[in-house]
Amino acid sequence: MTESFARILATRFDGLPARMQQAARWIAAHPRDVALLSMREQARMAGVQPATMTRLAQALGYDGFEALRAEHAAALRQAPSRLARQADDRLPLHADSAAGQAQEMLSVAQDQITGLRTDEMLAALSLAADCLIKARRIYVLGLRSSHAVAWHLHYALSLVTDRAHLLDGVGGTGLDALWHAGPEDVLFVCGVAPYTRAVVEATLQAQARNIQIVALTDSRLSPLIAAQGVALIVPTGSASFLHAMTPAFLIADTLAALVARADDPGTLSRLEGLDRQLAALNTYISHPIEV
Amino acid sequence: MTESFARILATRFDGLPARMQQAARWIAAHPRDVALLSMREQARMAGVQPATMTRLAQALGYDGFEALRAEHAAALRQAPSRLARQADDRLPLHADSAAGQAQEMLSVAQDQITGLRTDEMLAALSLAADCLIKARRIYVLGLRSSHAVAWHLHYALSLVTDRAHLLDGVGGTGLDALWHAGPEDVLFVCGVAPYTRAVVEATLQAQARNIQIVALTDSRLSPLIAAQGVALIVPTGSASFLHAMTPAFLIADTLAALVARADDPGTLSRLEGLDRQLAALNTYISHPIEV
DNA sequence: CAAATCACGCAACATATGTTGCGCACCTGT
DNA sequence: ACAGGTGCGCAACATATGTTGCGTGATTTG
Repeated sequence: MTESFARILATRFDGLPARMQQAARWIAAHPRDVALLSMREQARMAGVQPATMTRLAQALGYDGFEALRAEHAAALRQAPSRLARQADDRLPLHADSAAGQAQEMLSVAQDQITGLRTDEMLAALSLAADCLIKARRIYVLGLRSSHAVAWHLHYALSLVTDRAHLLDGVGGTGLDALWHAGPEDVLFVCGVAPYTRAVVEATLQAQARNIQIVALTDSRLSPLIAAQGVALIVPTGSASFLHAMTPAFLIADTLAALVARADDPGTLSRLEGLDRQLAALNTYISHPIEV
Repeated sequence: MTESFARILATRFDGLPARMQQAARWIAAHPRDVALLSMREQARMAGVQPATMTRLAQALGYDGFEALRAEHAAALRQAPSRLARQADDRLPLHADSAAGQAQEMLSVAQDQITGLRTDEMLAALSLAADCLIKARRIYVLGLRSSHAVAWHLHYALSLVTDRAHLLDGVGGTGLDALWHAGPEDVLFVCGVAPYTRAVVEATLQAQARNIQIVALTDSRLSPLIAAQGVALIVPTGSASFLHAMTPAFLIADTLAALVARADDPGTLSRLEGLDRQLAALNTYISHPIEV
């Protein structure tokens, strides 16, 4: 998105009609494609009529869509001049201010994420993905801090397969579903110190019944790791009062992608279609809600 | 000029007829414009007939000029990211292997996390934290991909305060709790494109009733952002089939920490004690569970 | 030196592009 | 309740695009 276009859009966006906002949002999200795709194609991807694109450009003061494209093309031409300012330019902030602590946390997270990209992790991820791909059913378990991670993995998996089952504790049941699991099934368990007792017990139980275990946890010595299971080890150190779960979250996300990619491509393209359909259905709000 | 195009051209250039060499020379000199200008225009600048361009592309093994342009467009699309990638110690893996995709995802996440540490983000975080700290009640909303983020924030907040309420849809209720909210309360909403309709509607509703809004979303143009609310913008681009939620997760985590740190230190130390106690109770499993 | 081949300008073609006019549906204000 | 206005889907428009067939002149080949 061109600097000037971004400014124009920011000031006028709220006053724009709904469909134009929809179109503008797409452009803002795909600035490169403005110059590289035909207008009609962009309109199709944004879920908008071709005419709307022209009208949007005009509403923003451009002569037409071609003028908008020209601007984006010019920006694209000199793109590589924007060099990576990678040299760590940590801002000089004190750790006792709010912004300081925030910066500290973001910085720590950055280091942790960087540290994830090891051969060992990649190998473990491949192994874990294989395990989930071949499983008859995938049980996903994680409570407390780890619940968000487990939930996310289950959600992602459930978009591409119906073999995933989340073992949450709603209503006091949840773990009971594990009773139907067997050696063809996999238990994905996420947990960090202090390990929740229920999770540890369920994992040991599953292990005893020869259910395969994929553990996402914080230490090689974690009680969740099974002898012949797969272990994904992530750091959890944090400047906060809680353990950092972002690395675990990222690994779960990556794992889901690996599993999805093994499904026949049909599934993925169908999903993409659904996504676009959802976008078209959900994004557009034609009028303010009455209250 | 694409890597592959350069190679092809190098081997075949000498055997090409004069006019085609002329055309090829121009392309080699203006690789960017291949995707940004029309073929006829390029022909004009190269001093060549339009037909020659098509024939050149075909002589080099392409289907037509469109194929050549597509290749250059693809190169242009990822140009800046490729630059950033060079300063990087990426292991030599193919993107079509599992480990390759995993590496790609981790690498993208790393870049995204790095990009979060801006002055703007830090300021917004401080603002958002202030908002949540002063609120009478904090309603937390996020569905689908964003649910894990919302859940995590609510969980973290609920460890330090009882003012947080999660608006999940279990049992079909959930959003109803918003009816008790007023201007002293804050709605924290997380959502990325395609925005879930229910979330957008609830947010607009809350906005109309002067409830303060803190939005964690993927674009400055997101429908979740309120005029006088706080906006936390995170990237969601991903090599996967799902949007990357790791940046959002990290920001939510950081926000929780900022809110927690504002509470009296007593709360935090008490919490630490509880944590240690839980750890002692839960970690150690003296004997395998009977099954 | 004739025949075959090739380069390439020209012009026509089908296509798809960006744009605009029309009309219906819906809101807004009097 | 009615007039005026607006959003926007639809369809047609003129245009410009990438491509291909044809013909002429040059170059090579036997």
